[in-house]
Amino acid sequence: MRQAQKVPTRSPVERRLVIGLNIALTALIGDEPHVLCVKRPGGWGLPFGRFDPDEHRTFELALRDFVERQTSVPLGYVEQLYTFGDRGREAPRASLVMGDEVDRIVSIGYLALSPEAAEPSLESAQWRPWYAFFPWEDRRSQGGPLPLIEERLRAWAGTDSERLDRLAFTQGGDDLPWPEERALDRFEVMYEARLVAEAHRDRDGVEGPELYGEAMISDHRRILATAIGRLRGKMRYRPVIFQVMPDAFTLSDLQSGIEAVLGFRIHKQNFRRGVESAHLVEKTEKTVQQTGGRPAAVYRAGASSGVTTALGLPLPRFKQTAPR
Amino acid sequence: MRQAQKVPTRSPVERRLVIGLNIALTALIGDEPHVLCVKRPGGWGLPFGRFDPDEHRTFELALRDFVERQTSVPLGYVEQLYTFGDRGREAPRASLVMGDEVDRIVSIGYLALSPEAAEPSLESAQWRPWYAFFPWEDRRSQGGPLPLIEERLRAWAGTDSERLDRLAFTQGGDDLPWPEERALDRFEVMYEARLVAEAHRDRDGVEGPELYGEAMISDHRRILATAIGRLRGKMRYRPVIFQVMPDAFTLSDLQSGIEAVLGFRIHKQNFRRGVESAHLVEKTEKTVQQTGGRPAAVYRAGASSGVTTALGLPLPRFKQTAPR
DNA sequence: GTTTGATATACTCGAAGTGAGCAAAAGGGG
DNA sequence: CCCCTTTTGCTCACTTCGAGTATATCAAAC
Repeated sequence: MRQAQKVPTRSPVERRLVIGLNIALTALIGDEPHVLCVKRPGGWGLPFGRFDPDEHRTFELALRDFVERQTSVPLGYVEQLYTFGDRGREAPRASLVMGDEVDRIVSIGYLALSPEAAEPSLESAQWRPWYAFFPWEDRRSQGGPLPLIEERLRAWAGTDSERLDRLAFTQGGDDLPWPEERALDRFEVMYEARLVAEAHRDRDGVEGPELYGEAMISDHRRILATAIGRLRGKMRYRPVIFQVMPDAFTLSDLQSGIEAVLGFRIHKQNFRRGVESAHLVEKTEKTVQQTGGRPAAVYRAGASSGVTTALGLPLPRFKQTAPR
Repeated sequence: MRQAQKVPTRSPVERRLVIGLNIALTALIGDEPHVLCVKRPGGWGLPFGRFDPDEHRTFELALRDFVERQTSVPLGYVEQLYTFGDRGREAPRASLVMGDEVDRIVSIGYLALSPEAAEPSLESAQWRPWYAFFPWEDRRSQGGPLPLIEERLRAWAGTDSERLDRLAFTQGGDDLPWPEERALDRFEVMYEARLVAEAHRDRDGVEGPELYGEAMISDHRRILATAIGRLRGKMRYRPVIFQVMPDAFTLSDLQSGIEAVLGFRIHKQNFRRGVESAHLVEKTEKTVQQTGGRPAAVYRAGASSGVTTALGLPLPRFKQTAPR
């Protein structure tokens, strides 16, 4: 009944809703995660398609359809991220340029993974490294560019306790670890601290003193940040890393792939111990030697059950046999 | 440029896109989590509103607007869950009933939390317990109804390794813990095993031998499952539990609130240790005694930084000082 | 007023997981 | 055969976590 009484009071000019599907298609090239980008008038953007309800039964089918048709890059693993629909922030430029009667665009972001960076058929499409857009997310070479940014963020926060909380949440520090999966939250903070070009583009034209990372059109950088964070987070409880790894790999390959996604280096021996105990890979008889050292055993992703846990506040897990 | 060439090939009859906002508003009543439901022709459903791009700048504003107007229950914490848009599964009945020229409905699900279960102004709105819809998610009283369901699920899986993997992922078992946050995945499994009424409603009218939990209209039960899982998961790394707790509470209150959400009981002494070390609450001077025993100290949520971690595969965390 | 019942609170102990490093193995190149 | 490099195996201290024992503090019963 509720629905019925909610007859929309439309404006005189019909303004249609348009659903856009945006995809952050990720693949590893060497030791660098890349995302498929498309050159647009305003700069780099993610592959984008309009969802046509008459043509497509599901979002995912629509997505696969138009990405494969446009770039001839096949999609493997696909996962929905978030739906962005705010006006005033998402693409205010476009709205203004096209006048007030423009369609309202709602964009649904997706993450997709591919084990290989297939050559796109469109020349405007191109693989670009993640960290060109998010230099602060790559901390593999020690501290990285963080010290400078951290200083600016501290200045932004001042003594505002809410802002300081957000910094602790997004940046870690003290005895808190670096929460690598909170890439979106970090981007939001960068946005509000006006350290990324989008913040100035969306509000006023005044450029800030120093801006970090390449901008993308509309809110595509937020979508990419969401994708990065989701992938990082998911790696901890699902073997998604194998969706971007080739069939055969050494443990060092696997490790550097994971490091590339996580954005920091990890302890080699402990990593191996973890991989062994997780039973997610199988050793083959082959060995290769890509470096100057001892040849490495070649592994492949194995069929197996998944290992799981996840904690934070010291909350226990249900262990079938309840405690007393 | 890409966008321009994608001029939609519309069907002769204009079929509009409609964005519906669905909300799973949760509050604790006693030791039971409840969700605000609305009685509809087809059964219980979640509060639902149509997003009007002319009227609302953001989804969240629209949501707050129509929920507060319709039920006069104020929204506190709000979080987007997922966008459902598949045809054929979501609401095939409605489509059939209304013919082929019906609008295409895309629904965005939201989770909202309230510290109190305010009386709704509409008489068709009502607070209903979570676990009426998901009896298998409540394992506080020992094993609960699981044994029966598990048997059916094993029968459904048979020897199909993919299905067995899904069971391990959703149900735990062996030495794997019960992954309480995967409520949606569990519901999907129940759906495919045809153990919930929606599965039969959506495909054919034949009712199964035994169905579990109350059905909801459309895909609302999936949205609620998503909400439950999200809240459970989020509790581990964010202090969201205080969004459903009153201002003042004892540690026992807090524990039973958490248990109610998690769906299982936890060790009391360890829980306190964890709460202490997390520094998320402050003890007041007051004490109360609601039971027959020793009076309990009254606490309140305190301002503080958040504790964080999260693991799965044995991956380490970035600790500022990189290992070698 | 002492006992009993009940719950809140404090502390202990062992198991398992994790971080960090030492050291041997297995190649290639002088 | 020695040196350099990377892979692989293993140890050890430390922290966290699960589970239990013990004590404190009240109300109500006797």
